Amino acid sequence: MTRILLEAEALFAEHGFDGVSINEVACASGVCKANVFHHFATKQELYERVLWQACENFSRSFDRLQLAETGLAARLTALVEWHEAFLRERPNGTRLILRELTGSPTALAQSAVFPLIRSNFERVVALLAEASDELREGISPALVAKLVLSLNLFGFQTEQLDGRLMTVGSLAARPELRRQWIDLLLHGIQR
Amino acid sequence: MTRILLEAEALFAEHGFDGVSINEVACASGVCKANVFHHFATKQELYERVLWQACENFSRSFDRLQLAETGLAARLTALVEWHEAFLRERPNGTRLILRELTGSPTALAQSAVFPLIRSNFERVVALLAEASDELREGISPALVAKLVLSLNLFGFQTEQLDGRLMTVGSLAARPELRRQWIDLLLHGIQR
DNA sequence: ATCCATACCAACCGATCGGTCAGTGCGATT
DNA sequence: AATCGCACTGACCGATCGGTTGGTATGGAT
Repeated sequence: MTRILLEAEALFAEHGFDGVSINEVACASGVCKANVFHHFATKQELYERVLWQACENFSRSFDRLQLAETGLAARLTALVEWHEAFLRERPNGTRLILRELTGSPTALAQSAVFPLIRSNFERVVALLAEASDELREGISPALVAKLVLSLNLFGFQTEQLDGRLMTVGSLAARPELRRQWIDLLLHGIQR
Repeated sequence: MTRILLEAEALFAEHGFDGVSINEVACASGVCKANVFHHFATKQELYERVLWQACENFSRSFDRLQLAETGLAARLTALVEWHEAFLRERPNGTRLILRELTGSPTALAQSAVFPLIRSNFERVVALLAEASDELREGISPALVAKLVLSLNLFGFQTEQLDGRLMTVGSLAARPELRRQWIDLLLHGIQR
């Protein structure tokens, strides 16, 4: 069953809900189709379980993010580095969530996993809020959290494209690029 | 035929390539299935035509962006406002491109529309490069272009989510939020 | 030894998929 | 008047879809 969930995550991440048949999931997991339906009543149920798992992984990994330093710059850098590492560690779950974001706009906001997403976002905001005295007037921790997560996620999403756009202007490679926008953000938000 | 392309764009944007059947496209366009295959040899060909059109729309709309003011702040603000307006004007094409970004990573980078995307990105970089003397050391126009497009696109993508996350921290509403990060970016990039 | 829940499977169901084909109606060309 | 190209259609094809059914293998509790 764990095997089925694992293979389903990879396949759904790659091809989307409609692009994957239960039979494909079954074959990839080394079982037959009927067996998948024994563990999950419908295709939709399997999909939601996979999605739920992906959200939980974010929360569990965030638990392991401990930071000794308390300054804004250190907090923000550590956050971005952790998030980046998480995205690389769980590319399938990440792409699954990104897929869901692109899907019908209201679907995710009203789905069962939304409270999890909301809770995850709250935790990130709280982490930045502890150094909010270093923020310029009018810059809220929530804004900074949104920008950081957005840039990292969208950067992950367009990674392949960036590789072929590097010759335009002088767009840096990914790790250097990240260092650049962290530096830029810090200049922009500190008082 | 224009009708078919239009309805196909809306349906593909909403449900993705695998989530739409040719029959659905045909019914939405008021013709029969075989007629769709008369105009487009395969489902894939129809999809690529729709995608191509979406990229061209970006270029055509960018043509209409004229800016009298030459300062960096004015350029960047005008660029963001134009891009935002474009996204709202062509939500289906936008979601189609975003979908493609989330799909198999290399597919878009190697597809026929990539040169168009590349050219569009180059034009945005060029627009910012004309005020590059106002940029801080180590900040390239390409970096700024990437950040601006990323934040606007990802903001569009997560618009529905933001609405339900506003109660977290003090995340502002969309227009105000945009003003905030434009201001933040300007603080971060100007010397 | 019996019982029972669970994991698993081959075969099957009606519906729908992408795509084909033979043919119809029609305006422009000759 | 005959012909041609083109938009268009209903009927059809084999394959595959999500899901069901009836049944087997297994292992632990009684």
